Amino acid sequence: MGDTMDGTKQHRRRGDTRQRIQDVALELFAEQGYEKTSLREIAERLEVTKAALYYHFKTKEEILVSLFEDLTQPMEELIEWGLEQPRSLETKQEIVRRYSAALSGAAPLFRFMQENQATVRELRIGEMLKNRTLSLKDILVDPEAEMTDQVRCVSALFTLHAGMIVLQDLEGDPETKRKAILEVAIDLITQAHQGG
Amino acid sequence: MGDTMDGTKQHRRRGDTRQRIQDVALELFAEQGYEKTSLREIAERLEVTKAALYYHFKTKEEILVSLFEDLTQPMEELIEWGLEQPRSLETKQEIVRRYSAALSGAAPLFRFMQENQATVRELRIGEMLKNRTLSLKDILVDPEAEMTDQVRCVSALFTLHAGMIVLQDLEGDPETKRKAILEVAIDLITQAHQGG
Amino acid sequence: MGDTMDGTKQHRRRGDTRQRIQDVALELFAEQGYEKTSLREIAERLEVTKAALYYHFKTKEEILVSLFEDLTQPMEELIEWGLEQPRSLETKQEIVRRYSAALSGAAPLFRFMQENQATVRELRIGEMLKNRTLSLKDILVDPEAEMTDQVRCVSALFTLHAGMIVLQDLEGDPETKRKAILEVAIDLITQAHQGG
Amino acid sequence: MGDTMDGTKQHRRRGDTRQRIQDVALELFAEQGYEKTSLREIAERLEVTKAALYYHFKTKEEILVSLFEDLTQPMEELIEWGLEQPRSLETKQEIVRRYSAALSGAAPLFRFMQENQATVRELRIGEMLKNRTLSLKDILVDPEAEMTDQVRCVSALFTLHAGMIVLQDLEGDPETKRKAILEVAIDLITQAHQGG
DNA sequence: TATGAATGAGTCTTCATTCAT
DNA sequence: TATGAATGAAGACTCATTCAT
Repeated sequence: MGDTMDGTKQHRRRGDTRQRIQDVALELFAEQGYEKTSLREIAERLEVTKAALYYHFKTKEEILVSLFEDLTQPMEELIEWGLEQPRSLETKQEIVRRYSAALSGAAPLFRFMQENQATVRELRIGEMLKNRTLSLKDILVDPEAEMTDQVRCVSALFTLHAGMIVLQDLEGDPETKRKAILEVAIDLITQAHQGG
Repeated sequence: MGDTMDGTKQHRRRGDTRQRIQDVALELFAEQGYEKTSLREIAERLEVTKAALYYHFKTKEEILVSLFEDLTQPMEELIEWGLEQPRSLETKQEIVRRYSAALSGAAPLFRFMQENQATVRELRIGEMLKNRTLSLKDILVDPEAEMTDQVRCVSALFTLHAGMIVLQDLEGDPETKRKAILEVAIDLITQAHQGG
Repeated sequence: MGDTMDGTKQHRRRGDTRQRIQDVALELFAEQGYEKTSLREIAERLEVTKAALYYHFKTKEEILVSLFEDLTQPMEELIEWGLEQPRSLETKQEIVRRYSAALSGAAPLFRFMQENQATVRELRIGEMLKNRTLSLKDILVDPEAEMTDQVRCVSALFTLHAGMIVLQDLEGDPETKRKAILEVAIDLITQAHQGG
Repeated sequence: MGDTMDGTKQHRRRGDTRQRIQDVALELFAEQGYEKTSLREIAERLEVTKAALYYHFKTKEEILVSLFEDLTQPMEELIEWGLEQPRSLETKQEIVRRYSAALSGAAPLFRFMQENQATVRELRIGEMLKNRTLSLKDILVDPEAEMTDQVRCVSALFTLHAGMIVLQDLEGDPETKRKAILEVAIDLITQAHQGG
């Protein structure tokens, strides 16, 4: 019956509730998935009622959208920059380098999106993500190139993404791993550009 | 309204209900995800009541487990075979080739698992999948090798997986694409084996 | 948490649940209005869980629609009959007589609709009701007649409706009242037909 | 999202907020009904926060009460006047005439009350309205008269009320219709008085 | 004269599951 | 080999109201 709350939560931290909701939501979404994370759970962790969430966000989906918008801005800018550059090998390499950095900056969100593709596809961020991805493909992949080279470019992107998630399981120093991943990706892009 | 069933569905296909449930379930799981697919929906498509599903499977999860077991048997055998072979380049290349074929044979299931990782992780098939993946990594990845080469091997696997799903979007003949993907994967494995 | 049910409700009355839901729903809708009647309330009165209601009806609105369809069938038939008759005074008088009877047969439902017009208008039965009403007007009201006479016809209908509800408050024997109401309505129709 | 207020609403109309709340509330109540109109909606239309409404009115119901009191004052006075007059035909006719005018002056409110009877009945204005109605009946209806004539009187009142709402649908000039309605009502009263 | 932030109760609805027949 | 009927738990969301500032 209702959200009971014992009085023990002093007026601590006011004004930052919106941010705290985002933090907890991202944590839980990444951990358990979007559908399995209920607003009740988020609210409980914040020691706040569900209704409070609705004061800050219109819907559950809106929480996710806000995370996406806040955390992928660097990527958005990167893509805009990339679209204006010449399609040279240097540009592509630079894009891959910066993309790798941008990914690291929003790792939990991307992990979430990787692991919840079926869900994401049905949500508003699905469309946003798709557009970004297509732009990126436009920049990196030359539609005139041999199929093998096209595959190499896409594979480079996937290596970066996978790197953030699965390759964590490999033993070794994280920074070493990040560099190795980047190197393989740049390698693939370079091979592709040189025409096999 | 209840599980209403109008009498119009002839006694078609006696005894194959279990199979039909699996077919429809896989279709819907792949299309919408596991959580968003309800047993009601599956039952409705089959023109059967929900309770009928429970005659054939103990739980919703069991339907998924049965799909996994039925469809990934070739992979299971492939891995068993691989574990007995010497860790030579030829073996690795052969594994990649056969793995690619096995993937194609169970594409919808793997698409489902790729797109529902968060969900899969929490289910029984999560553990099964993880074990298989680790075995595969053991076969392909040499823990003594340079990090870049380790990354290349994992990247090869991811290229195959991604190939099934994302690369569909690239223009071109499917068979050409499949070969290109396989080529890139084998290339990566080969480079890795040769030590960068 | 959930709908708790103590075991004390034997397997009494099976098969008639759908009917019982309709009965209780109509009673409560008429008593308190549609919006103020919650499914929880209906379920509690029936000593059943809310989910059971959903086994028999797809939505709350569907319960109302089913009541409307079941209870206004006589009216539907009356209107169909009326549309085929000549627009004579006798026809009109007969319609009014039969309409009065049909109203009595579904009094609680009409009382409900009268008192919840704002709600009804937004629901599916709003449209149904509107259509019936327009047909009835077509039968009774001659668009060529003087405005006063048109008003008399509509007023006759309203007298019948109001009769069911408000006039209950007048003292006197119910049957006497019903006859008086009918007489006034027929009077109005007759005056209208004679051209003032 | 919270009650967000962008700064763009100039200091327009100081001090008339209370009035503006009433206006918007009446508009929405009449359009959608009382229950379906939320304070959030009213506040949003006024570009004010919900809390602001509570500065001016203690509860949602109070808004309605205030509308009732403000808009039905002429009727209140009419009834007081009527109670002091002799129960002559002339008085009754005059009452009907003035009542018709008073109704026109507060049409939206009466439309609201007509269409939300179920709701109104449970609210404070239910009682107020009932008292007024009974007084009016006392003036117009002679309890000694024949039942048919009593019905005629009540029917006259209902004709006026219905006139405001349903008869709008009839084609024709509004003023012509208003006069026709009044004529029919006065006719009914007159017939009733002359003893059927 | 208002706002920002929050609450508690309640809404309709959906789901996986059970069991007697 | 199924169905009809139901349950218990939980879901997202909305509402009127409050109160410190």
